Amino acid sequence: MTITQLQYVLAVAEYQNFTLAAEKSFVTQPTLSMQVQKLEDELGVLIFDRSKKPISITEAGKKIVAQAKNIVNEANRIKDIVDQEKGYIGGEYVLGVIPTIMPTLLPMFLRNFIKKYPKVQLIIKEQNTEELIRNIQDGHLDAGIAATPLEIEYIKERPLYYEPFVGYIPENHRLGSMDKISPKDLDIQDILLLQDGHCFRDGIINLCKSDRAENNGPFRIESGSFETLLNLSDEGMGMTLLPYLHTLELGESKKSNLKYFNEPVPAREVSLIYHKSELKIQITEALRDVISGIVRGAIAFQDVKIISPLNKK
Amino acid sequence: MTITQLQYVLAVAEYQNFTLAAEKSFVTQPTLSMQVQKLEDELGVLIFDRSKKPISITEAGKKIVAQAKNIVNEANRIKDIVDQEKGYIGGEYVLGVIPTIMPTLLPMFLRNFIKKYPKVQLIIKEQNTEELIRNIQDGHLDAGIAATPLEIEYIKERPLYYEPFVGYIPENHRLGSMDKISPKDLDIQDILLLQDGHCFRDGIINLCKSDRAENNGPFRIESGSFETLLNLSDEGMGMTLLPYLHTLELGESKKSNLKYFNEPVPAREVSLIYHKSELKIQITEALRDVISGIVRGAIAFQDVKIISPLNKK
DNA sequence: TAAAAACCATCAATGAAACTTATCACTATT
DNA sequence: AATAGTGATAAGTTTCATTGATGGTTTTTA
Repeated sequence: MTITQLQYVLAVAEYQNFTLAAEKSFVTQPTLSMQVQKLEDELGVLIFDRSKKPISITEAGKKIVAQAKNIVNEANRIKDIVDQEKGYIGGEYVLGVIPTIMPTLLPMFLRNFIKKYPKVQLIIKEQNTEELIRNIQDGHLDAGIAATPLEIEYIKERPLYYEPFVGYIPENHRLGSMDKISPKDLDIQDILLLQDGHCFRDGIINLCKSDRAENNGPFRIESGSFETLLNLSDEGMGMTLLPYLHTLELGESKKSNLKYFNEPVPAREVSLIYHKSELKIQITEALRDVISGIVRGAIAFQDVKIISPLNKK
Repeated sequence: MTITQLQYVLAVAEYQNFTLAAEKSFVTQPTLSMQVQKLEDELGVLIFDRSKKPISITEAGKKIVAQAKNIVNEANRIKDIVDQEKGYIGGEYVLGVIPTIMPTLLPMFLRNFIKKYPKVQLIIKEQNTEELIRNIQDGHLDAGIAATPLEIEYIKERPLYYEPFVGYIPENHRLGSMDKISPKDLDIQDILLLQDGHCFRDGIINLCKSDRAENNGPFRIESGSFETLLNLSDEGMGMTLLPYLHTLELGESKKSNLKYFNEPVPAREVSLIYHKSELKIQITEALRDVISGIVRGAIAFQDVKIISPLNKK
């Protein structure tokens, strides 16, 4: 049994296809086939059932694949250990960020990070929380930035900051006359929400849930971007909620419609999440340092009392 | 990096000697040397410092060795997984047993075990608790049987049974007239103990400690076997304590000197201990089943109330 | 239903790499 | 200073991963 064989098995398990797996492993198909066979011979079990297309994984195969992931991860960690020993921080690092954080947070830290750690090639992908989790578990992402707590198996969470919710309320809205608002003022039926799959939506639903039961109002408009929501709101379709960092970029006319919450302010916890095997932990720590530093230095909301609605569905 | 290379590194780390490590790995010394060098080249660090004899492990090397142990263990586990999937229980299994349990427990379960699992080649070694722990952590033992709780890192404990202590008190002893005895009657100064290193000794010292402070009496005789202790006791040198299973094998004349404890009876917890990586867990479970079955069926002390003095020094 | 495409296994050839024997260089011991 | 012990190096051999070509199935397409 070799680590290479295990990697081939993982590739086949992932792509469900020997030819494609071979390509992704940068070898020819016979090479990969033979090595997988050899491992199967050595272990005395079939890992894949090739009798039908697409191929399937046998029961024994599933367990072997799970263990192979362990081994390959642990093996990769050796290079990390050496890098850490040498104080070297570099290499490729793939980071996933959820859409509602991406546009505001990324510009704040990216420049600083690549300046401070020029040897790290940061690759950033926008993904929703579900994709993020799956890809971290698979090892396709080195880390992710998402709203927490998630409390998912194999995933560690390190909070970066707490980002308050801010109300966006047009003048003619029933709450338009208030100076500040509270969660109990909210009615899920007249809040414009991001479409399904955005965890920011779930956070708001939970926030309202604590007061009254959710039900379907007479109409419902959902969008994928805050910009649309704001414009709909201006048209009198209801209020909406924004994460604090998004409010910083609004024009003056829109800013005047912002209504802040009374303390304790509802907020979302934003964390760096990564596989508990802590692969490339030095870079992860470096990233956390940079982001925490930026947030501490540049943002004024760190002193307010917050409440954090659980992020679960 | 290959698993073989990691195994070579582990062998060198263990024997602190390339030549010996090569022998134990069943390859020639140049083979092992070159493979270790190759890994060092690939990682870009020296794992061993060969400039002085005996060779030493570098700082980076220590971490690499620790991680290599992980990887090799996890890799070995793959075969376990397959065996388990096939329902196969077999192969070599090395069990360590502490001296005060060895002579009584072994004959009780050994015959049953090898009959029930003929494909397992059981190798049994008598070792004290400290050796047991070290060897389990190193992977030189698949499991051990010892008095617990130990609560050692990386080691799991599965209690097998609770074995009461029984007093052996010659007729002319100050406690000779009593029908049953209690821990509070004990005086550490007139109890004959096994020599240092036997955990049964530590258990008794702890038992007595709870009542009065330990100090050195006017004389002290320590032996490595209960037989010596019993004979010394007959000579009027003091009383002693035996684990229950040992009392079953005494001759009638000695049996008459046994004094049982009032309930709750002091007892030692005897457990199967093994590495938390659960290598060969099927065999470990099989062993536990057999021993538990034997103990449940054949021994009469399972109903009495017991107290378990902590086993720590 | 027949033809084409997709896909995995097999084969023979090749080149890399793991391994061996023989030997050298260095260290520690006597 | 001599000797035994120990690891590195060199050259040759064997093993084995890899490749390109090909053949047999299964699935998809026409």
